[in-house]
Amino acid sequence: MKAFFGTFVNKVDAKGRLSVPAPFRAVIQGRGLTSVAIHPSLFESCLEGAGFDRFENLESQITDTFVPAPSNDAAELIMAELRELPLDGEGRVVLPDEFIAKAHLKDQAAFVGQGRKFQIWEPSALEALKKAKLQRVLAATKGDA
Amino acid sequence: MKAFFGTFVNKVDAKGRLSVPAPFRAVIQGRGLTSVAIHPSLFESCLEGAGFDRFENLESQITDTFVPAPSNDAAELIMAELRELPLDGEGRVVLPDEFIAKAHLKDQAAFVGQGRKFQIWEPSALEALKKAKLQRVLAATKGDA
DNA sequence: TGGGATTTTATGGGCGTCAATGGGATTTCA
DNA sequence: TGAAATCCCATTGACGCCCATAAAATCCCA
Repeated sequence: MKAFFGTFVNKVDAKGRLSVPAPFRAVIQGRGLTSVAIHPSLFESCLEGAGFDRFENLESQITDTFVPAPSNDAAELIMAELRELPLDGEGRVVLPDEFIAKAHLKDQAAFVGQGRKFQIWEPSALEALKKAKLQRVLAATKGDA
Repeated sequence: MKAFFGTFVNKVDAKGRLSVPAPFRAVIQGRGLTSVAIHPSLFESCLEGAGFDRFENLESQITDTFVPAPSNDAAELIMAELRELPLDGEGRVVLPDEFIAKAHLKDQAAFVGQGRKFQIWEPSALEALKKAKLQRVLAATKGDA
């Protein structure tokens, strides 16, 4: 299964349109899909996306009951905010305003491949996150030595 | 399995193109691949590369969850910066600008074989590293004698 | 074994194609 | 009928693909 990897920064235009990087489109279209499924991250100021197939099992994770079940919380929150965004003829998606707000996007957006999924970040926020992650990795490595 | 070994210095041209040394190409093509997978090192000012097959299990190292996990940090950082660079008809790759910047490359790049993978260094930085390594070896040897 | 011929490598440059982007026209829905 | 969403086309800049050259390594045969 081809994966999402690499980082690509594209522009968000006045209409809220954003080109999905060609390598990511190749993954999506390689599965016969013509849209991407995107939702705001529950924990970070970014969006998360993949082919819609990634979220199909989410439905099955929700216990179908008439009594509220706390174990369903995360899946239910994601389902509630999940959107299927069609790719236009040029490979772009239109980001809903709420998504732009949640990820604090301005005129640029960075697609970050993470294997089965990808994230969309405001570029400067992504830089800060990467610095923090690298610090954690370096600290953990030093601990081993 | 054939390994990467030896050091080869080639030019980075105005287009950011860089010839992959023929012996390294032989390793790659011996596995039926037509591209190299490269990412900046997390620990040093250099790039690391291999056939893409070396990175295929990286995806499975990332726990697929909607909750961030620090244990995924290293794999996520590499996945985010990993690029698959196709070899052109003459056995060259085009280095992205970020890669050139991260490794401080100017007009030359040194391929250094490391067995399963190889590194790409700015030649003078490589010299400094080799000196330092040799010093450590000598110091350790003196301690033994 | 020497030396010329051939092949392989590394490198430079030109050109066509495609990706990314912007703007306008058309449709859709309230 | 107005606002928003969708579609279509134009531009431009990057990238892939092709060929040309030169140097180095290899081969081959007398």
